Amino acid sequence: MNIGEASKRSGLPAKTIRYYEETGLITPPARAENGYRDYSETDVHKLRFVRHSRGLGFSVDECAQLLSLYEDKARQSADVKAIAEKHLTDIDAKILELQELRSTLHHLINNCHGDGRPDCPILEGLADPASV
Amino acid sequence: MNIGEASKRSGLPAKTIRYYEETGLITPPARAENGYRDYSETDVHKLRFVRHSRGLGFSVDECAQLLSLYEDKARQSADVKAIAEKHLTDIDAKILELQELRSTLHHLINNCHGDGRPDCPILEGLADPASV
DNA sequence: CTTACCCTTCCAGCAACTAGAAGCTTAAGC
DNA sequence: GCTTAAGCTTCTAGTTGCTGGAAGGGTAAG
Repeated sequence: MNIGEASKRSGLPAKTIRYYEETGLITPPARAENGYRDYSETDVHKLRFVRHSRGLGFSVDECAQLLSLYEDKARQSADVKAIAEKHLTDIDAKILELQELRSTLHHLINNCHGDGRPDCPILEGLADPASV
Repeated sequence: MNIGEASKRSGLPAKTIRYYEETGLITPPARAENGYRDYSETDVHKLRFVRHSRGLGFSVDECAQLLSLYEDKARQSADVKAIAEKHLTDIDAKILELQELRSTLHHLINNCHGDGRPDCPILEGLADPASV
């Protein structure tokens, strides 16, 4: 099937599929007589696998590792779990960071009357956090 | 003062300061006879302001807006508050997204025994989320 | 006078795409 | 058969926010 069809079935934009091929994340598909890329069902499965992995926030690099484990029928599930767990702690760290940030910002916003007057605790807080 | 000193006092790497100047976020400082950038106290204040704003996750574009409000003594605090509140909802959306993602991933990890056997619910879930 | 560090500019690269240009092929409608 | 639209190809360049390095000149201390 052409790239457009593979795109529809995998849920990845055609541009992205070409990009993944170019960067080596996925192996180049067959080519038809006219030079068009020709995808198999298996190719589409892998594209979908990558889409879901990316959707869960795995980096393209991590996706490559997961994909190679996916293809390796003799893999150890512990290897997969290790990657996933590392990613989980990354996510946790990001959530925590955002929550702290959110709380600081929320605090600043709460102190700002937000009217036509120029004095603004948000700007003061950004200029000198110790002052707020 | 030279850029190195401004860097120390503002907490921003010298490279970053030059970058901010190049992209127009901050106005170019004076130049000494030898061609070196020459920063005033006011410049450093603004750099610090930018550092704190970026630290709270405002985009460089938002920082430019905040900075111009910071410099505008006739500003309305409501304008500042609007930017900050928009940013807050952005942060909330990101947190929510990460939490959902975290929960999906956590679920997959929990179902994986993580041993030497090859069968792995994580990979199955990535291949076909409906299956898990 | 050397050494070490500071400053200057410019060029390249990171992640992960996305947009657009120029030029094929192919399918549909008349 | 012809036109037109859509889909495919490759290539380059832009996005965000820096960061690193090279090549070269300035400056202060021993």
